[in-house]
Amino acid sequence: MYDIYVIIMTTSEENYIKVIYHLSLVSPKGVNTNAIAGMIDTKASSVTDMLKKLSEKDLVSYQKYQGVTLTENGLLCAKMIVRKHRLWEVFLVEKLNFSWDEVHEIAEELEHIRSEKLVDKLDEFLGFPTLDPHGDPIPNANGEIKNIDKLLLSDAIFNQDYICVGVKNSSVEFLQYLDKKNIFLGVPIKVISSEKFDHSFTINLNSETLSISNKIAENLYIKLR
Amino acid sequence: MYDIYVIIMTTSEENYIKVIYHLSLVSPKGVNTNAIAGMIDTKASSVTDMLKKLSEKDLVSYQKYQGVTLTENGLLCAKMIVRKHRLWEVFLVEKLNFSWDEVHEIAEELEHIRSEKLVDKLDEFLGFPTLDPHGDPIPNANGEIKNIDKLLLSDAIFNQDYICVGVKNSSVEFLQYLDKKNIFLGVPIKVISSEKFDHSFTINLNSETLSISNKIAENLYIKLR
DNA sequence: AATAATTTTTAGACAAATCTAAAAAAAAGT
DNA sequence: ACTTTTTTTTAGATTTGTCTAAAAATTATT
Repeated sequence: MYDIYVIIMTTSEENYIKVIYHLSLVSPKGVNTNAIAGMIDTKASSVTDMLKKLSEKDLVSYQKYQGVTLTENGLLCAKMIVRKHRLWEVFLVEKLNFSWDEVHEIAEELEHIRSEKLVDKLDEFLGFPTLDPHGDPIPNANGEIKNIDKLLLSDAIFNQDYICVGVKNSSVEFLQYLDKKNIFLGVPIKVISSEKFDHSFTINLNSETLSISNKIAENLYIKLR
Repeated sequence: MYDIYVIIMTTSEENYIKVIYHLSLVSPKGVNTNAIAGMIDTKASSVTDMLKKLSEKDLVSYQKYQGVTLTENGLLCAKMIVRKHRLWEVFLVEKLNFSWDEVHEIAEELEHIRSEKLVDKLDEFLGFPTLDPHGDPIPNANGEIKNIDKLLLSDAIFNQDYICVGVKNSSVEFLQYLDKKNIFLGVPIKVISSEKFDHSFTINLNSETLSISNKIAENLYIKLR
């Protein structure tokens, strides 16, 4: 029932597949070698080497100089890695009481643990969560993802009632900034106004008024309440 | 507070240190190259190479042809790996409902996850267990191990009241045999007799009579009730 | 104690994943 | 359309952990 048709991948291969997946959400027509190198902290030449290898394993379709896309196999692998990453993040926050800025790094390691049965049992143990601690959707065992309607705070309509539902950037620095400002998932937000000069915003957070920079606004997801 | 003085080790180095630890419990005066090779499923020449590397990192003391022992550093590292392995096994059995024959292989991967904070939080989440699902002791955060008084069933005194407290061998085959015969940790055992010819034993298990081979008896730990 | 057998080490090679530096292709600018 | 710049690929080297085969050291046997 388990672990029969699993393609054996190295940790390094999995990291490439995962990064290509995330980048192809933004550039679905093909991901650049340099973009991958930037995300993995490696050189473009190393990326080229790995793309050839992944292509031979039918995980990506790759033509020299033309960028890369995931194959059906590659896409499923990517989703399984993302699934594991996000389920472990839920575990770390919900069960072990880690804060949301501490879990990404640990999940980067846990996502490579191979047992499919482990993932599914973890999923069950956590009550089949659909969102991770940063508001990102968790693929189910078939790789299906339930996307919720969300928009960036920078695209909000003034004086509408929203709630915060996610972060686009999960860096420790950003998450700790949000903690400091008392911004967390589920908090009610209303955008009052924006500055023409620097595109900063004045918002109501739980009825308290707060000023946030454009960069913050472009990394916070909200949805209508 | 965390992860400051941690020696960075590769997964491969950790596996060697762990194996040397387990072997030195049996041969404390020095572990043979071949014995290590046998446990890791590698060649003696590879072991020699790794021993030099571990020696340079002051994790083992190694002199050509003389076998190897763990240094103080190496011993602590080994205990931390064993601690992680056994805590994850408890997690898998207690929280995710794995059976005791399924957890070793998965824990072999989980034991290499690097965060010290994760281990300590996991320990707390599990209620600071002292024994793993096979009855083996779990080192605490300082590496201290509480050994319980136990003996092999093959060394039992006839007609004494014992309970089963552990297994010497954690292979899937052995554990599944025990399941089949309804032998589990905590079950009451009384040894009735043994055969001169093959050193097999007749035992009372929860008042049912059962015959077990010498090999089984030499891999089951019991203690006085 | 000398020889045989076993164990361990050395020497040299290889695969995976990376790097640097140079070449080739594509994209951008004039 | 032709340069220039940027991106990508190739070629060759490096590191880690492994291997095989041969040499050296140790242990066992007669």
